[in-house]
This record gives sequence, C-alpha cells and structure tokens, in this order.
Amino acid sequence: MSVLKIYNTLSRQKEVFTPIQKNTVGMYVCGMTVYDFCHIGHARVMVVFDVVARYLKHLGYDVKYVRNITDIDDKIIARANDAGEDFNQLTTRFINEMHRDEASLNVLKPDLEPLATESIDNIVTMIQTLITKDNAYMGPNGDVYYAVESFKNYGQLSGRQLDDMQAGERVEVDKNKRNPFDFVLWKSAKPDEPSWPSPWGAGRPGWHIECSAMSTCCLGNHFDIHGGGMDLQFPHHENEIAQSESATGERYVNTWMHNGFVRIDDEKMSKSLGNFFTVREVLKKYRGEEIRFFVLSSHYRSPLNYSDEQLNESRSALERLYTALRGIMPVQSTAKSDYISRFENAMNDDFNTAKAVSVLFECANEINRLRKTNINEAANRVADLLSMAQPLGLLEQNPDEYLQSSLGSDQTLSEADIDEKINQRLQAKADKNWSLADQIRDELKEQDVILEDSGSSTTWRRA
RNA sequence: GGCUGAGUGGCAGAGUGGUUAUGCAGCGGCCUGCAAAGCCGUGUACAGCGGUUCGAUUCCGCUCUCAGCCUCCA
Repeated sequence: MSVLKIYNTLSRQKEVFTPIQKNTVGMYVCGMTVYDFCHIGHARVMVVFDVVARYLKHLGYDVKYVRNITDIDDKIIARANDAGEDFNQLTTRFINEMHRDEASLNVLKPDLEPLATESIDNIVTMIQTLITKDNAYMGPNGDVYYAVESFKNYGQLSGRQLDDMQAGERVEVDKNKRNPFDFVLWKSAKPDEPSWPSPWGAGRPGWHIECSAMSTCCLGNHFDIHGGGMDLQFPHHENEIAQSESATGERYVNTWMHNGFVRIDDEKMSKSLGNFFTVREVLKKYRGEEIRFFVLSSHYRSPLNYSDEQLNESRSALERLYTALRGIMPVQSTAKSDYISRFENAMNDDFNTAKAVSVLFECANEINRLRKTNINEAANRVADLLSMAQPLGLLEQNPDEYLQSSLGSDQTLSEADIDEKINQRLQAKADKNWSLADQIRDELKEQDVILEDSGSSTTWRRA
C-alpha cells in the first residue's frame, strides 16, 4: 500500500503528505469572486478540491475544508453600479447561483465558507500588525501597502526574483508605492463606495489580505494545504505568504496545490479573454456528472481542453459505467480487492484521477464478464466500483434512473408511452412480426429511446 | 527579457529504462430473429537531433512548437 504524495508548488516536487496534527487536515482554497456566474474554469477548481477533500476523508483524515468567497472588490463595485443595485444584492445573488452550480456538479459544501465582508475585523488587525512590524506603510494617497522588500523570501513560491520581473509591463507603475510590486492592503474609499471604518480611514480590504486573514483565522497560523488555480500562484499566493508569515512569524502553509487551466482551442479560458462557457450554459446540454467526469478525466495539474467532443466522450464513458452497475446489488466482500488497491495507488500519486478512473473501467469490465458466470463475485465488484467512485463523487445515482433520464427540456416521450410501445413490440415479437417490431424500435430510436432486448424482456435507455 | 509547464496511437488521456494503460471511434468475431448492450480479438504511439546505456518514448543536452505567469483572472 502506497502513501499519499502531493505535488507541492513550493518545492516543485511530489512530497509525502504528513499533516501537522496527526489525523487532521486543514485545507484552504481560494474561492470565487462573486460578480458573475461560474464558468467551467471555476467548476474545475470546485471539483478538483472537492475530490481532494473527499479523498482525504476516504483515507480517514478529519478534514477541515475552508473555501472563501470574495464579496467585495473593484469588479463587484463596478457591476453593482452598472446594474444600479447595492453590491450586497449582487453578491448575494451570485453566491446563490454558485451554490446551485456546485450542487449540480455534486460538489460537497466546504466546512467553512467565510466572506471577506464578514472578516473585516480580522483583516484590520492583521494590517495593524504588519504596520507595527514595518512590513506595511501608508502611501501618500492614504492606501496602505505591503512592502515586498521587507520580506526576504518574497518570490519563493513563484520562483522569481523581484529584480527579474518587469514592473510596468502591462500596468502603469503606481507612484504611491515604494516598490512597484508592493500591493494594497487597505484601499481608501472614494465617495459612494462601500466602506468599513479602520484606523486608516474608511475603506475596504485589498484582495490578498482577506485570504491571509480568513485562512489563519479559520485554520490557525500554520496549516496543511492551500489550493487554487495556477494563476493565483503569483501574485496572490506569493503575497499571502508574505503577509501571513510577516504577521505571525510562523510558517504559513506546508503544501501548495495549484490546478491547471481549462482551455478552449488551446487558449486559457478566462473572463478577460471572453472565451468562457458558464456552468449554467453547459448544464443545458450536459449533465452535471458528465461535466464532473470530464474534469476528472485528466490530471488536475494538466491543461484541460474544453469541447463538445470531450463532453460527449464523458457521456459515453459514464454510460458504460452505469450500464455495468445495472441490475446488480452491491455486496461488500471481506477482502480488499486488487481494484481498490490500484485505485488508491493512483489517487495517492498526487490525486491521479485519470489513472484512478481507468481502474473503474477495468472493474466495470470485470463486472460485465462475471455477471453471467458468477453473480456473487460480480456483486462484490459492483461494491468495489461504487466505493472507488465515492471519493470521486461519481456514480451516486440509480443506474436505471440515470440511463433513462433525459436532460429535461425536449422530453417528448413519457415513461408510460415508452412502456406501451415496448409492450406492443413484445407482442409483435411473440407473433414473430419482425418488421413491426423493428418499426417500433426505429420509431423509439427517432425519439432517442434505445431498446435492449434480453431474453423475454426489454429494457430501455435514452441516448 | 525572467520564470513555469507541456509535446504520446484517428481523437482524448495515463504511464514506464526492456513486458496490456484506460475511454471514445474503427476493424474482425461471439451473442441476437435483426439490433442494442456486453464479451473476445485487433492498431509498426510516444516532436526533432545528439548523448548515456546491452537497451530510451521513459535519463541528459540542444533545437523546434505550444501553453501559462511577470500586480484583472480559478
């Protein structure tokens, strides 16, 4: 039996995972900024870290999973102004929408979901500490900045030196800063902007400080795993390390995990490029489980190319797995099967879900082989398949219901209609009226209902 | 310019110093009234050039190509 290894961005290698406190894991993931619907890139973060949390629990750890919500920032303010509504209304709406998307993707709720706007006290306290320790200063414009040169390890996570970076390449250098890479901790409010009181006047927190404050508040100064998308590596997570370690004087995070991007035509999917699909849009054509399978079909650090073709393949793949489960009740065997071991070996290797999923298919194949010859053993393998699918958050539906479910909107034939057609056809078959039987089958196929004869009975599923 | 990561069979996508990934699609067979599903079988795959090695897709070097980050971003 292998042990869990996780690729740590900080060391750029896989490391044996050892929690700070035996048997418990604290994990923080940077969540959404809630000013719009989630896109498939967000879905990837949600699903990937949901699987990490599920698998850690599967290994027996007591997991505390925290994922924050950024509910105040420039874009939120801009959107709220455009819509002529209070920023709170906007964020509340999109938090609800986000929760709906998560439910569709079978993403379990994190244990804590702190909001930036509810963490202002902690944020202010941390900024005060940073000023006291000379890691932060107030600029001429009244904003409070973190001084990157005050932190000797700045750049350790992203593997870059302050001197090597090209300040001002894309954004004009702010003259209020001592160093171009200094970043804002507290932003003073302009008239009519949402604001909170602070020792530096009314304002709002900068983006990076909220995560430092919320994570240390929820999980302690030093915790096990911190995750997020690749793009957060720099500057967001680099800045979090600087802030947190300066403020607490302790090591901040042991393991940094970053997931790869979703791409479209080999280009990063992002809001700024405008080439994104929302989860909501994709759910009109595909089941949440199909999207989830698609995400898990490649390794979390690899790029993931989005296309209908890919989603169609995920659909076929899930059909195969559910078909294997059909008609056999799981029976847990006493001995741990080889499939489970191989599955865990794959997952222990930095959550290699692509490899892990391949074990599910091999198990499905075994079930199909055994179902005619050894139903008891087949039932054991069904139990294996389900227990492997559990940490992946897959195959939780009833197989028949899954295979007979439609995506709703264009539901033309009811189950009763289908049953009636099947009965007509069974009669035709009994009469050896093959042309009528085939005609009925073809008619149903036109409506995306596929018949499968087995002996004297007929089952059906939707295409 | 600096720093990452990647190039695998028709497609997607794992992995490995010498032996089957897996899924989808294809082809042949079994099953079936015929199908569907399933089962069995089947594919001169590892960007290019050098090097190390008995042997490299797997290690090393170089080249080419692609993607990402360098204060919007999951």
